[in-house]
Amino acid sequence: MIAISLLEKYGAIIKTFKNSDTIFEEGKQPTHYYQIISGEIKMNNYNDEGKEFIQGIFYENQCFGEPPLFIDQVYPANAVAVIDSELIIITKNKFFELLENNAEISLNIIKNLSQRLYYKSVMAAEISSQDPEHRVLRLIDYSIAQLNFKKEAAGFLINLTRQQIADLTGLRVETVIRAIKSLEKKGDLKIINRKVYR
Amino acid sequence: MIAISLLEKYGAIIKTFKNSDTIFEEGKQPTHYYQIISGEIKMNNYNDEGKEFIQGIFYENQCFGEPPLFIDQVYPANAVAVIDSELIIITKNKFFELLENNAEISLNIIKNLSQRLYYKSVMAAEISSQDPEHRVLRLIDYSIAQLNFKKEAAGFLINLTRQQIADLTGLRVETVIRAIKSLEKKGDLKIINRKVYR
DNA sequence: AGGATTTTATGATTTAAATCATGTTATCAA
DNA sequence: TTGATAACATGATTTAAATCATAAAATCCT
Repeated sequence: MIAISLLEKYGAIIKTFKNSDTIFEEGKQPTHYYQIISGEIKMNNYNDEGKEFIQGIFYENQCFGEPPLFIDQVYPANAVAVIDSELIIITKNKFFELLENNAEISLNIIKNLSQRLYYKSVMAAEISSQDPEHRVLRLIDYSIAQLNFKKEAAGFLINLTRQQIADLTGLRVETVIRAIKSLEKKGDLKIINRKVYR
Repeated sequence: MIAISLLEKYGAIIKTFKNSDTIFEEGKQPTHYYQIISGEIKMNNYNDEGKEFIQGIFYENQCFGEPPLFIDQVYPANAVAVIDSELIIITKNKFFELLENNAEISLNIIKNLSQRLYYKSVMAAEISSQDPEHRVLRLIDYSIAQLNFKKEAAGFLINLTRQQIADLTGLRVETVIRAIKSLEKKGDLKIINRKVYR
């Protein structure tokens, strides 16, 4: 999202995280700007019963966790590495300095926040008021549009486990499995040795 | 959000909408920036069965509907006046011109989008994975923190109908009524001639 | 002022998804 | 290579919220 060379001018450092390492925790004060060089990061919450909800999954060149930085609030969710990942990070102060000196970056940030707000709006309506099959299909379609899924002969390979789809849509994994089966029967997607294609 | 005098410099005009008038519709291309001078605007969706979901309710001095403007997408929801309202609007082109010439506005927009993204994140986790009472209480608390609810002797007056709370949380109105009753019994809020206080 | 509509309210019934149980297959780590 | 763990799978049962029905109170409208 922000050029690595520019970040480095402002003292950015590169940090590596192993699979399932925590980058920051819900309720903590934000101190840095984070951008992914390589890997995969999820933001999540756990409810009172320990059920996970995934706010979003982020991939290379994407940033995450900035909103609380701008509005001086604590993190609304945790950030956890899904696979081994390399992040470039700079301190809050340096980040704001960078912004002030590079006016054109602001528009990028606005666009990025707008994109994420758009996703949340669409998914909020879906999650709250549609049947499971519809929710799963909409998440899949949205993920294809936004994320870097590979197009193969059978269609786009949906690079999400059923558990992840469950946690992204607020459903239970058994419900997702049954919904995906049913969607396959209807011809809305394909299952080839357990992998989902659309 | 943006000073009215500044908007007027860029050719803003004032438009009035009556209760339940539509400002724009889901799926349509955005053409203007909208800011509320007075009144109350909701953004909503309807699912396949006609059930309403309210994305958010906006009050005076707030803007709404900008994200699609920035990312060149169609509106993800409708905007409808909840009461008679007065809006100040400028065209997309003039709006971007204003932004270019007034760099300090960008940070305001970033903060505003961040705030809304924060709300969506919190509510997404709530809606997807908590019991109705928790969802209702969290919406009420969030609304107190964000909106201009009046503090009275009995507490903050929650200026939302039970139907609106249902549409904001994805619940049914009967469920909200029962949840509010139950929350009152537990002492989490007060009901004084049908009005809810917290 | 009076009729229509919206909001709040409550009880009975249905239903879809969660939960529980259990097993197979695939993937990961030592 | 194997033992452990994660992912996928399926059937049976439970349960909480939706749905249905009905009505009183408040508010809106002309």
